Amino acid sequence: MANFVYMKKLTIKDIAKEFNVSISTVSKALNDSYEISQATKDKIQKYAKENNYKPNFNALSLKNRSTKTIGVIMPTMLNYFFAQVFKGIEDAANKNGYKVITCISNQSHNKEAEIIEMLSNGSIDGFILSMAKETELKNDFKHFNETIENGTPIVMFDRVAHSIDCDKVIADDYNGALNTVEFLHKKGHKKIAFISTMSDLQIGKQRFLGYKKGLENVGLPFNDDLVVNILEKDYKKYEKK
Amino acid sequence: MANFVYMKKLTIKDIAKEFNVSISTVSKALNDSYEISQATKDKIQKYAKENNYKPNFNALSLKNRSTKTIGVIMPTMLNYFFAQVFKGIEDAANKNGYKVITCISNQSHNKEAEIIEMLSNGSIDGFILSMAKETELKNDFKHFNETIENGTPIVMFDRVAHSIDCDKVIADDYNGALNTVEFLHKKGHKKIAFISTMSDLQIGKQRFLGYKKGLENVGLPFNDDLVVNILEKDYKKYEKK
DNA sequence: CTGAAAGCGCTAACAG
DNA sequence: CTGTTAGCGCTTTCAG
Repeated sequence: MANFVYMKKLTIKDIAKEFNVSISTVSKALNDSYEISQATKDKIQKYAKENNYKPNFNALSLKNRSTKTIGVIMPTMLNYFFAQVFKGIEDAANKNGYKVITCISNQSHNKEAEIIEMLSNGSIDGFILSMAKETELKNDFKHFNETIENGTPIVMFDRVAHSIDCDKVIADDYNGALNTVEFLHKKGHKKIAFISTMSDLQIGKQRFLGYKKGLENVGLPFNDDLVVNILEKDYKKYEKK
Repeated sequence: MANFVYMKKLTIKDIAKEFNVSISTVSKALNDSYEISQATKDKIQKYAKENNYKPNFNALSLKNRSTKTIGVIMPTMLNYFFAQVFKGIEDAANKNGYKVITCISNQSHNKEAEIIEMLSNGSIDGFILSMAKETELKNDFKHFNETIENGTPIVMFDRVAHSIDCDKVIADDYNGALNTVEFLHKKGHKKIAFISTMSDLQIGKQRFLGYKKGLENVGLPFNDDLVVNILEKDYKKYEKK
């Protein structure tokens, strides 16, 4: 194991001592305040840069009552869709000066609630999340409501709880499936199957309905043998490790 | 858009006011100090629980000089290996009371340096990271050294910089490939190919050497036609979006 | 058993 | 142009 000595990071106070000025002068100088002379600003900024000064994140968050970080809760990451969404969130967040704290619910309602609990202490400014499978199946959204009531905003995506009053970003699962069927039919296909790993979730149901409607629209018969639903237990087996 | 009013969270001060005691009494009561009478502790703890009090994360971090959060930098998440590692880290971190701030370098040296810069302000207690491809190719590890010198520990995994003095967790790429060849040969296979998307990285080179040594060990001829290296530019094409 | 005060690092009135 | 002070939420001596 490599060794680590606790190394105190440079603070505004240290800089103040260095130049025999007050800490507020340093603070203002670093923030380029008009109140400070150019000479003072120059030397202080130079010193700060050279010595790798960085304003302490926790002090700022405490003062500003804002952490500039977003809590992201994913049902899983072992799935291309969610990994892509994550990449998108992380990227957009960074571009806007936000960090991202990410947790995986692993489809568990309990874990999801725990995560929310853990982060609802001023660690983050708000949540972006997609519900755990179990949460949707149980229809238990208490933790979401409490969080929102306690002043932490939530944005849901993909697997959303429509009954919760918050912003949501969703795909048009119904028309997506419907259009796909029509597209395949136009390409000349006659036997179009429906395979799903989430027929128990709302998004799965919507896709199935869209699939059926699509068949109907193009005049193809619905055939039960062409519908494959991977069951919950098999799915779980797959999800684990 | 849903609306959000800024809602002040319950603080120790509010509780103190509620019971006409000092904030230090509340603090001690909540921490179950022996200095406080059972009666006082009971009523304060009850009130805190009922009103969903949570100690402010930033105040604690500031006071303790420790954030209980780890910065994780991944080259990509669109890759089963890294997604799995991430899951493992996140899980272990949570179990030990740590949060995880995750950023994606997207194989870019610049982005990697930026991320480190952004998080080296007291946001995290240390890093767990796997180098960006570009970083390894450039052999430019300044940012790692600076970070460690400034007192933020780094643990590297998989794609590590051996010259950096820090803890590392790596796979035995050389023997992994070697054993695989021997295993396949034992199974009766004669034409064993080597396909790699990272022949330019150390781990890729080690695997290749192991592959060759394995062939030698079992007495199979090395055949250049059985070696496929997906080139950097093709790889990049694949990595993007 | 309870409270006052200092301090973590920083900002922002307000004085001078 | 620079400094003093209070305060963000919390813990921790030190007094009482």
